[in-house]
Amino acid sequence: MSEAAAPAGDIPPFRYTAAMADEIERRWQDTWEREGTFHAPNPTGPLADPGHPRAGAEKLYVLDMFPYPSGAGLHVGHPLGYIGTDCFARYQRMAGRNVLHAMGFDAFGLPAEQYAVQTGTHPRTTTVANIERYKAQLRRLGLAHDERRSVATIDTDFYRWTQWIFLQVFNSWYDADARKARPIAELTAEFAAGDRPTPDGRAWAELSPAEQRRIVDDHRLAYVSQAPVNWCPGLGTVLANEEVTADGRSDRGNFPVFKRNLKQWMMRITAYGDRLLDDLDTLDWPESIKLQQRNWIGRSTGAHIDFPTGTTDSGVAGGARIRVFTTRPDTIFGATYLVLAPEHELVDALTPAVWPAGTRDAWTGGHAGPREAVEAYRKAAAAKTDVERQADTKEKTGVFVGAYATHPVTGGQIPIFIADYVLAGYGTGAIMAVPAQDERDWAFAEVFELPIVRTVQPADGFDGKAYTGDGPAINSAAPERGLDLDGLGVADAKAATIAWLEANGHGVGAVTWRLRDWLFSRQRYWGEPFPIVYDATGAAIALPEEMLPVELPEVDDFSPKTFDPDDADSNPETPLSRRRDWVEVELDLGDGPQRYTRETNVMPQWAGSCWYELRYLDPTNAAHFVDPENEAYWMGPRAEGDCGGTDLYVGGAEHAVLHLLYARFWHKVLYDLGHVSSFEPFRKLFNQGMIQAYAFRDSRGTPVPAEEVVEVDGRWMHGEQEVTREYGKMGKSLRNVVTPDDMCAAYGADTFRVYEMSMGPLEVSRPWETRAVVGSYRFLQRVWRAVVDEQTGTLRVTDAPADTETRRLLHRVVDGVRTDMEGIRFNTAIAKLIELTNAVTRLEQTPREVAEPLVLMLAPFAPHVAEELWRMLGHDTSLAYADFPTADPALLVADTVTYPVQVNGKVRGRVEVPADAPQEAVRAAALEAVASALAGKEPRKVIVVPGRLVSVVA
RNA sequence: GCGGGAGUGGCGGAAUGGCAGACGCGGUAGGUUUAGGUCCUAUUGUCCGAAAGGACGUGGGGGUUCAAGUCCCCCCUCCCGCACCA
Repeated sequence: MSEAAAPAGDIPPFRYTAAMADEIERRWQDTWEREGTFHAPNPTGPLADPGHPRAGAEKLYVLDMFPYPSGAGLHVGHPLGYIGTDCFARYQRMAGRNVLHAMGFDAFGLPAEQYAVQTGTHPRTTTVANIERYKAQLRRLGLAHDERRSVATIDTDFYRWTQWIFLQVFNSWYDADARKARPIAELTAEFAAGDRPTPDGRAWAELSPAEQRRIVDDHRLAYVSQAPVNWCPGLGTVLANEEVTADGRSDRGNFPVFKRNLKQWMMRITAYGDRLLDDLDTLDWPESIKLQQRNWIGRSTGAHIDFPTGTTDSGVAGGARIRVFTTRPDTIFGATYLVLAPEHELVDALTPAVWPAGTRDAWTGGHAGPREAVEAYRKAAAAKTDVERQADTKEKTGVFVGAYATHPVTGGQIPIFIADYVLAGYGTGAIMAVPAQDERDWAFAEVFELPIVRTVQPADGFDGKAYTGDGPAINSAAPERGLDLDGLGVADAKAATIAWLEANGHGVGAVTWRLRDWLFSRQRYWGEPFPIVYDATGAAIALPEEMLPVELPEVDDFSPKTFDPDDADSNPETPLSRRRDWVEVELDLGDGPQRYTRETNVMPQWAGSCWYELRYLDPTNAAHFVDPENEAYWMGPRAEGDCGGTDLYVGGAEHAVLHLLYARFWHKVLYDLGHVSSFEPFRKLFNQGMIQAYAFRDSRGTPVPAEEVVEVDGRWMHGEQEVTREYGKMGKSLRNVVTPDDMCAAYGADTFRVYEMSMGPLEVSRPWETRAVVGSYRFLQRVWRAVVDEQTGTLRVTDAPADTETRRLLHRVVDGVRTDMEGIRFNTAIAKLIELTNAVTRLEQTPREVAEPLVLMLAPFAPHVAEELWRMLGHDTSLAYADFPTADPALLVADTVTYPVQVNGKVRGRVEVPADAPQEAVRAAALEAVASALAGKEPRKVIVVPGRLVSVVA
């Protein structure tokens, strides 16, 4: 790849080479920085600039998912999205909009910390160095960012506001009636005024301060809970549900994760389940991402139904009630047994000492008594890993607990089972089984010979087992009990059943969620400290705003305590707890100096990315995290009911339920509290594709450097050795990494940018092919040559008007490129520019009326060479704010049209007619053109598609 | 299993139901050059044909239509997500 860079002796002195590109690019990057070319004016504050050419113009906020500055640096896949947003932003700026585009760094978190641990240096040292390296790499690409707005989550100026937002969350509660968060002080006031009953009904004033605090704390959106959490000894920290894969391992590092009952900080994201789900409809996001969020949130609407139980020696006086959750209350007449999760809390109480009379052998699991059977089943279920459980989904297992429940409508006795196909963590951990309308229940009923009663009439021709479709209810009448569903459709039957349950005290309509509260604390060092201290009673107390930021202290040993990855019984230990002098602190929080203990957990890596897009808007504001006027301008709703948010957000699809869900949650809290005017952070989301690469292995399976492999007669050769080819991510270990630095050295940043944008639609993943980059290089050389004489360096541009054909082509291209740019179809936009360039290349001299628009249209993709040519064309200011060319509609319609003429669907001739020729004339000319193909036959039908073609049916 | 997306030349990819393969890579031929490379020109879906031209072609099979890569039905393959969520 170095041959393109090495100037051979006979290369013309003014040819566009990699060396020249390098000189041009660095010079323009310096110019842009010196002149602050890409500074976007704010409406107010230090970044306001009323004299700016775009001050007060229609705004556009373009955002990239900001990077983790990893130690490995960038490969050619990383900047794909950044180049895409840059091309879009540059186009929109030229099209007249005030464009905000900035780049920051997500620098707290595990990877940065792990890299630091590996290299034995402080995470801040390595992270800052990595950020500098990223910045240099990105600068080399000529990205038009407003560098004044760059932030890093590790800056105290930044994380002081992350902590401030945490305090907003902590000091809020969710008012379910108002469907919004409100300040916690308003809750306390309602309790004190008696407007809101306390949990046990006593007057607020009668409660001790500790009791009052407990009640208030139970309402906070950020709270401490003692609950089963995901403990990952291999990482030495707990993890959120979103960070644990389906097979029970850590998303990062792939370590085993165990359920441990630990005290941890949680965020009450479940309070926002409805809005997080419903507001997806307002977003312009890829359907697949919306679907992933819908699935993750997992709202199920149905009912809780109570089934009374009475066992002889269960110890439950008068019998307990088993509360089940179902989405199909309409099928209650088909409920022929109950199933509890093996871990369900009532199982022990329900299980008698001996099998009741008439217990079938199949139900006992071969055990002499129900207690042995239950214990054996639980043991077997607990021993199974999640993976094994999933593998066993076909064969249903379970055991009868030896007790019966009373059907709330029919009064019949139905057996109670435990089975691992019912999950303890979902709904109530208990179901009513309706085999006729549920495939899982049907499968279980087959194994255990349980009755199956159809209560929905299957559609005609249905020959399956369980029927889950819609249809009229059957076998569903108990007039003596006041419930008759027969004939009702599913929806009506559900409503009728819920009404009956509620009226008769047997249940209540209910909604359950798959979404759990967000586990927010991590036992790591490299994160934002909590602005929380504990008093002598152990109560968590928010530090006042003026004590922010709580700076991350230095520690001798920043590495987390990690454990044997399989040691489920290990206990987390926070690195910050080692700094006792930091942990123990004397503060005056209003009632005199007192001793407090600091929270030693840190926030998860997601905290900073939950709101960084807001800080770009007003990065220097010391009084607010963002000035409301600036937020309203850049992100506010455009119309009544509009969600607001960034106008374009580009990033990978892998954050579907992590960052994108958490950020929406925080944004909604800030919205409820009146700090922002938009109720969604990202209006339009675009997932860029992944650039992958081929890797090659020799006969021993060892990867060989991909750049040294050549194709010979369809075989892949590394020297004399044949190697095998595979396709996947770029990585050091596969020896197939290509970096932007390589490409900039060999061809220049502009060529690299054009290549990445032209290789396919931005959203599509594609293989990297270094040898194809030369095509973009040649393209830029042809543009250069169209403007500059390679031998003399003088202009080849003429002021004489272009010929009509060239002028029409220009305007067609202008029109097409504008449409493509608006639609983020850069590959086809570049193809059109190449066509135009190839057309002018053939001309003796390039008309200025073509050269100038060509250079302007090229500018979003190849900004440096475009600026250089623009200057050579006689302009003394940057083209960043030049008007993007506009097509003359009159030149888009041709004088004449050439119609292909089809006979029976095949093109048999062509006819050129005036564009305004009447259809009759087109028809006549067409028939004449294909007269020989018709061989004198009279056409049965002639279809003239204006401007398109003529179709003759013979 | 369920849901989503996608199958077009040797490769990446273009095509409001209207001439399939824009544009680029690669290949072939020629020009420039001492040579190679660069650069330029032409050509490049497959098959038949000397050519003119013709036939066939968008994963497979049916259908709608004057006309289907595009719309409808069935099937196959690949990728992604979820995975007993009641």
